[in-house]
Amino acid sequence: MSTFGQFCPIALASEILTQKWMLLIVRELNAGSKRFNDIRRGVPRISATLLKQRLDQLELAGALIKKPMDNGAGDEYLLTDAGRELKNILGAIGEWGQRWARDISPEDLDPGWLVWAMHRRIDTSRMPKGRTVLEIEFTDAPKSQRFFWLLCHKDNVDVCIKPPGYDTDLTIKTDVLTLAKVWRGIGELKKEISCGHITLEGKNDLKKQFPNWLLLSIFAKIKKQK
Amino acid sequence: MSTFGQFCPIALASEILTQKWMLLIVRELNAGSKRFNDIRRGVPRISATLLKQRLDQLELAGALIKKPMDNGAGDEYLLTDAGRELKNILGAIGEWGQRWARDISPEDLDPGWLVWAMHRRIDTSRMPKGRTVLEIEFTDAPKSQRFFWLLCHKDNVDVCIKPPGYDTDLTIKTDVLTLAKVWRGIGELKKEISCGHITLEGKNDLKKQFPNWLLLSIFAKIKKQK
DNA sequence: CGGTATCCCCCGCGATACTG
DNA sequence: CAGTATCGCGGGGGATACCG
Repeated sequence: MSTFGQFCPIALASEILTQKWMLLIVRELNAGSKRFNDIRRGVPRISATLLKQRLDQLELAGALIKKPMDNGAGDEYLLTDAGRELKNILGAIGEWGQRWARDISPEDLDPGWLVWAMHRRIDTSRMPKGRTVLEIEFTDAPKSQRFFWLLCHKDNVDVCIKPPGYDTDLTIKTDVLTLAKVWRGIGELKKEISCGHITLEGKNDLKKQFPNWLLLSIFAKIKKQK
Repeated sequence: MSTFGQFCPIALASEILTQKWMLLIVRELNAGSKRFNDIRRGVPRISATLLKQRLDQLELAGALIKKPMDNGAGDEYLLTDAGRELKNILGAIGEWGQRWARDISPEDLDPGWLVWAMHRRIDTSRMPKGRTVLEIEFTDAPKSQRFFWLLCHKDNVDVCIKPPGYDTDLTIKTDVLTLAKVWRGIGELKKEISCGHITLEGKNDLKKQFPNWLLLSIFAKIKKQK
């Protein structure tokens, strides 16, 4: 990337961090993704070529290390101390974005991304023992992005884009924007349920506990300004 | 700028903040610059065209407002609440850069920028009463970037690139890298003076007090890692 | 799954010149 | 001083196809 002709630490850090997609990749890594395609699910619009480039740049900058998988299938990408400390920057930017960034526009509404984000923020300890299958239907999404399933088992949550082969325990039906706003903390979950923008079908205890085990975005509690 | 197809607050903030030069402009504004050419002195390698564009984008994003000068000479650029809150991001990035960014390279060594940075970080209250004229000579810089003067009067410090017409009270003579490292907190001022990489000529009390009124970068106390 | 390799387009940006 | 106008290029990155 371009340089700025300054030895200011902000300028030097900017060389790496302000490249396109970089902060979102770092966000995924800090959220726990280690595999190439896991990162891609959190940054779906990036091309494979560019993602690889960015990961190499992060390695060169000392923020992560590649570790070959035992089975030979690609690498594992692990943050270094330097990479983990980027969390402070993500926190500051996320907080500012939550308070001051522009409103959500239709082009931002990627249903798959929303589900991927949600799958990291489910408190499985508040769910019934055993497996729980959640089905999410986005009423305003095109067929290919309309249905998703979350398979919750122990403290693990998997995302499926096809019926997982188990019966659904709870179905969540909503348009994308409503759930997006709730996720961001701009909307209110209980209100959207009671006014029918989000409908729940399934086991009664799951329905009742839903607002308790869906944890929302880590920035949701920060109030949007203006 | 490009969008990312996500409504994540980090993604939305990135649209504005990761554009080229943007963070450095915000740094200048947060450091106190209000006029077009003051900002340019802190970001000397940006073109006027692009700087104007960036300022307009910041205004559109709600981070600053333009206020026409009374005398009609251009605008004053004033940060809004949103713009001032960007300081948190600058702090996090600067801290990370100080700890983990690459080493200083020769292309980063802009003498004029260094002097501009220094002029904001001089504790005039620890200087003698009345005017104090500092002359800085960069022994390894080309003629046009070799000499600078700092005019200190009351709590005001001005940068001159020509002899200001007053006698010099203290001359600081050094190569750029040495002073850059001291500024960043990577080198140590007193050590560089005692070993002759930085030489001082002038009034004795000014020489003695020099390390006390030169405040260094706000990140200087953060130790570089690795 | 985890990447490479190529092609090609567009537009971001630098450089320069000009203006009120 | 504080910009505006114009031009031209370089390469960043999107799209697509392919591979071990």
